[in-house]
Amino acid sequence: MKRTKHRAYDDGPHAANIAGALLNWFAVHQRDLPWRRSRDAYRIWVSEIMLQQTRVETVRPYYERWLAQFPTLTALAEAPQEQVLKAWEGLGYYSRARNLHSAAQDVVARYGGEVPDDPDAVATLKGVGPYTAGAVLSIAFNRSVPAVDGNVMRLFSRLFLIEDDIMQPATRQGMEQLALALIPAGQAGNFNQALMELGALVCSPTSPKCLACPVAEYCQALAAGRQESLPVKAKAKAPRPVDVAAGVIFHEGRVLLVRRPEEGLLGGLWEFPGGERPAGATCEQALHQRIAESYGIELEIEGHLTDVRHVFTHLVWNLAACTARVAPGSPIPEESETLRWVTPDQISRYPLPVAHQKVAAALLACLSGNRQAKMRR
DNA sequence: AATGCGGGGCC
DNA sequence: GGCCCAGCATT
Repeated sequence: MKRTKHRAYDDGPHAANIAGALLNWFAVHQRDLPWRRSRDAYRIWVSEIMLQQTRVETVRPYYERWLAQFPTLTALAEAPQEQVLKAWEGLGYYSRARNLHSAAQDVVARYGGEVPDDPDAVATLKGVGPYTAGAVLSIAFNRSVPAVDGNVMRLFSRLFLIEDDIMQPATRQGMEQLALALIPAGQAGNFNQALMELGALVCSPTSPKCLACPVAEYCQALAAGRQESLPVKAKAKAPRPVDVAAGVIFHEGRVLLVRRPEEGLLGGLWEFPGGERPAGATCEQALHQRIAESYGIELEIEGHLTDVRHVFTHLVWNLAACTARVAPGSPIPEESETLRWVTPDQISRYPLPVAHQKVAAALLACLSGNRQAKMRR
């Protein structure tokens, strides 16, 4: 007997009945989603990347715009990264966009622009992990591979009364074995989608709709009255607070935008220069120091513009934004790949973090207010 | 195995 | 305010 590193779960005596009930339910109740109107592997792939840690209703408008802008894998591969990030702006986890872009170029170079119908090849694509590989292969090519996401883990935790922490990799691997064993022959795509759709529509995180569930009669958690207390999931750590400064720095009617490094938080996005503030430091103090250090600019601070509080998964920005202008005689940094002087109305052409979009909105409101005030005078 | 990585919607 | 979401890469 082969030893398995992951946990082993038993699909029980009703596996075939469960699978059949799920397929029947899915045939009737599945939502009409944009990515279900085609079996094109590129479209399926795009949808699966967007849907990582992201709700269907959030993804829908991004997906529609994306396909209008990048209708084919080749079109995506040939687009500049700036345009790709702009199309992703606001969706979060920006490495998804950078990896998808780079993987598309990879598919053009290595597979002639067609997503390979090959598990080994798909698994090597950047940004494609076990779930996404399984989803693309099963939905686009109907290959019998599991696609276990948060929905499926929640459903399985209840259906089979599994009390292991779903955050543990070993638990997910065990559930992948379980999912594989349940796939009906020739129905992988529909079955995997049925599992996720049931998790999304019926076996919801709170208040599961067990009365409407097609597999309620097989559900061990429901039988034990424990459906509300599963799945078991470790609590996330509290986000760490970080004070941040952002400077709207004017010079001859333009403001300074700088590009964040490719890797790390908000990688590749543009922002108003500044950065982390030492604890207790004001926006003015932090800007004087950091802008001089990084760009050699001497500043004259004009005043406070706005405060933005922004919560990430693992940290909280307390962002303070000031306006300033370049002091007379100060050196002026030249434009480069990571530095631009732009007029206020051009800011929205650049992909910005949401927190900095709010600073830009405050700036435009302020400028508009000044203009109206002048006209009234 | 643990951590970094967004943003929004719902209770 | 907390929780969750069609996860992945890196260490």
